[in-house]
Amino acid sequence: MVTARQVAEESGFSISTVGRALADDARISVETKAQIRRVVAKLGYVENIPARIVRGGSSKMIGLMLPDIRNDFYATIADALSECCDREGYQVVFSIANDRDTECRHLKELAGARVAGLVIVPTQSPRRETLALLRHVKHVQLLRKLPSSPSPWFGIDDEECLRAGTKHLLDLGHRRIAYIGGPAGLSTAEARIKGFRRAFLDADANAADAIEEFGQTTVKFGNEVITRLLDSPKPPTAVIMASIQITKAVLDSLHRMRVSVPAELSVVGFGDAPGFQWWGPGLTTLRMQIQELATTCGLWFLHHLSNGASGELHHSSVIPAQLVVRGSTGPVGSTAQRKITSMPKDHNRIRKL
Amino acid sequence: MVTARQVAEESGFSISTVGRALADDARISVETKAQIRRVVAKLGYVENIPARIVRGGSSKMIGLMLPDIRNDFYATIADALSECCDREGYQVVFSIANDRDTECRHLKELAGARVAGLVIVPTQSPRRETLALLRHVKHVQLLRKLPSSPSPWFGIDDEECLRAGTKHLLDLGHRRIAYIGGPAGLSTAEARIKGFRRAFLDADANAADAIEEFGQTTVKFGNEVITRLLDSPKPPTAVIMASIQITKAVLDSLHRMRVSVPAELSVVGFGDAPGFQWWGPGLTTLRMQIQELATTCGLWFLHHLSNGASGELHHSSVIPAQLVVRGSTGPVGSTAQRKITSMPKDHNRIRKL
DNA sequence: ATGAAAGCGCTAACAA
DNA sequence: TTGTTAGCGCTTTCAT
Repeated sequence: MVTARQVAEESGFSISTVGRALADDARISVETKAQIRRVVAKLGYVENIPARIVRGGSSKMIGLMLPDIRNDFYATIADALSECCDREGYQVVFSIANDRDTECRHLKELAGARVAGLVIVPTQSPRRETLALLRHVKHVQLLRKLPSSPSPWFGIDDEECLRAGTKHLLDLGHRRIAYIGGPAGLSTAEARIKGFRRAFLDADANAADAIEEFGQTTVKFGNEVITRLLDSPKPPTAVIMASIQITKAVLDSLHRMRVSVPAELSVVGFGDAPGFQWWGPGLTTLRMQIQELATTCGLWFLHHLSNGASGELHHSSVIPAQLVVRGSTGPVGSTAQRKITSMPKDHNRIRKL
Repeated sequence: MVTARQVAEESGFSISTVGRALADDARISVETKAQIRRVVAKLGYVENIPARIVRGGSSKMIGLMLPDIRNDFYATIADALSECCDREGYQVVFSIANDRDTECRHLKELAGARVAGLVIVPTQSPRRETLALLRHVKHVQLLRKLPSSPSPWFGIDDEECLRAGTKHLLDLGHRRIAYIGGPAGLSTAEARIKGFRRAFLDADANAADAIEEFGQTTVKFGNEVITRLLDSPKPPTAVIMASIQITKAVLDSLHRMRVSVPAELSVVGFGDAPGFQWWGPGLTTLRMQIQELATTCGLWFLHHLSNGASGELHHSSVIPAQLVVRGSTGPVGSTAQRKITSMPKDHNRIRKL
């Protein structure tokens, strides 16, 4: 590749003059700049960013660590964050890591590459080394929050979200309600199950009627658990999910098993991925403004990186959610009527939580 | 951040000994290595990759340029490629660029960062500068193919794909078939429309019955065009899409307009995004093995990068597609019967093209 | 088995 | 307005 030295030789100026011209330094005459720029174009010179970083310059690279890019949630985050970064002149280096070892390995690479900052959705219990590295890299946490780490955090109101969704079902008269969510132990899962239980308390409903299922956020687990629940002696009359992936898996299973919704089972989904509105009678679901979350996070973080504004390390920000009521939820035990009214609705009723 | 020099001072060895120990050089005694590694852990030393690159080392970073990460197609690619890279010890730097200016800007950054290689889905007509830069960066093209560039290409059999989908509709007796696809000019769009037309030729059908619509792969365009078509004096009896985004938009519109499928209209979709199987009577669609494509591409490319295997610059590879027949397509003009048989099917019939 | 020193491409302090 | 020079952190001869 062409170096500044070659540009200097070709143009007859010194290396530093070339450097300054490229940095648009005020001390270089307009004419010289033009001349150098011509040579640059001719030779196809491309700046060497690593060399600049070695000298102490900042890298303009933001690491983004996500558990799964095919999940609509995270794809939206990647998209919004990438847009932010682009506007501020940053690049996104991204890493898909769904287990602590991959996470650790990738983080080491990102730190080694001297990224300017890091946006991370941490795994359930990161390795010691990961935690140690994080203390040397400027970062924010997204969605999930490590109890051990005091770094800034941006997330959604998981507890309130599940509480409101569960309340919706309780209000319709359901009691045997099943919660199906990701692995217990994740900060998000903790908050969500808390919201689920809170709704039962608030409604003076018997907590013994509640069913709680935790597992991997995979299609396999979703299929397995919904089949088991429906086959049990006392199947739930309603189900609420606490993960996008699980929601997809459950919708798929219910569709294949031809379960009549909401006649046999009322369903509340998590997230509002494309297609949820046309599933069966339309899926009642918890919609998160994940794009706003990511944008808020990106703007705040990049601003802090650029302006070196330190100060408030304990920043945290929560985005509210909405309950989108479609056809998949109805009053308990009204089979006949439901079968008629469970047609796709033209306009979704949207409620702010 | 801690440097090798600091590790050297702390451990009492020289910088070069530290460097060699970290590289696991055979000449360093086991004991010295252990000692140095202890200091490394204690101080939290992290290798400085930019410094290594400046010295001429390779970067282990692969650039990935995609038009849209929220599109299931591209998310799948990002996922598969990221997995490949991870296994081979590479990182993915990614760029979302849907217009030639963003594309050019990002490519300049990636080249500046001295990425080891680049996987790119190029925009419709990249800028001169982009093309020039590409000649200095090792890369492969994915899906779309620039006529001007002789670089390796990995894609799907677009022509055959659309031909088979259209044939399916022609076989069912449809003649007024509408093709709705992305912007003409893209290599993929060219191939797809060619396949559409070929099917008409092969079936001795009157090409004048065919309707062709090109536009942006946006929800807006999809909504607009399907509404216009159905409102026209002679609406099509079937429609086939040539883009995932447009498929989603059209499905959404048809669902909202309560169009009876396949009684009023037969529908063939493009791609097989989550939710397509439970749309209406189940969507008949063209399924591409995009994951295999990306993996094939990744393995080939990384192998060539690592082993410096040059030779065949003109490599190109094509992945076939499948027609997944579900409930959204049926014989033309059989309204009454269709209304009964258009229930979700339990098992999809899958045909190899 | 280990150390000293050169140099990668760049920027910035110091000269002129 | 432009040139000279030092040095960022690392690897790699060459020397010991």
